[in-house]
Amino acid sequence: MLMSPEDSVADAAVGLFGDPLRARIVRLLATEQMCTCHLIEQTGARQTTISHHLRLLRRAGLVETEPRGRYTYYRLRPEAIADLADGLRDLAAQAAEARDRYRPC
Amino acid sequence: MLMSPEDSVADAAVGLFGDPLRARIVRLLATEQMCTCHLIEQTGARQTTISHHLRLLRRAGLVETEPRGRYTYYRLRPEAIADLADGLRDLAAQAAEARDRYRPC
DNA sequence: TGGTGACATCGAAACATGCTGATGTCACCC
DNA sequence: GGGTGACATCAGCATGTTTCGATGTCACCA
Repeated sequence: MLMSPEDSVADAAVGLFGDPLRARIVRLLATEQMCTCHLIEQTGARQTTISHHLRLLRRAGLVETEPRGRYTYYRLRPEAIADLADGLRDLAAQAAEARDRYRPC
Repeated sequence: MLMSPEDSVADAAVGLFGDPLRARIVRLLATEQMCTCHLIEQTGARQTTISHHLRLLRRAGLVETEPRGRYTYYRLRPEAIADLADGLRDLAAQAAEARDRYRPC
């Protein structure tokens, strides 16, 4: 099995969905792009907290920013999410094939 | 922060991919089913550590067990992983649609 | 039936992560 | 130019997670 470095990057990116607030942010951004203040009022979280999660999502490449005047708009990068989905689909296919294969002890 | 139950379950499950050792275990199980001892020798991790991660994966429904004599075989549940992949694919589609929609401040 | 080997469970310690208040930067408007 | 509001960064803490050694259970075999 191939374990290229990108795989671990992908895993870390998928892992980001694990936090409830981050998952909430992703879902909100999936409906329309928003600036930080919208995310704050939608989630009720503090500004610094939102900003922190957005940084993680940005670093993982799941989200991109567009500064617009004094506001900063955030939107999801559908390609990145589609990549993760593809990775998981491949994994599922591989797992389905491996179901009946087993290694004796 | 309210989230529908299904959402949090799926997110938590995807989140499990975040840990490197767990991701490694999942990848190994994607090639063939294995008992704990195989996973131990492949990863170099301790038996208790492996056992702990397998429990998390099992609780999330990503993995199922089959006790066979004194060994316990583990295998992935391809349907579960395919479900996650589908969820991500839908999210990507939704995000693609939302790209040009934005909420003025 | 007693020994051994596979696996699960249980704290405790090490470690990572999320949240917060304080503070910095920068665009905008008076 | 000074005030304000949007957002980023930082350092500390609180909390959760990973890992570990010790221990328990259970199947197998001599």
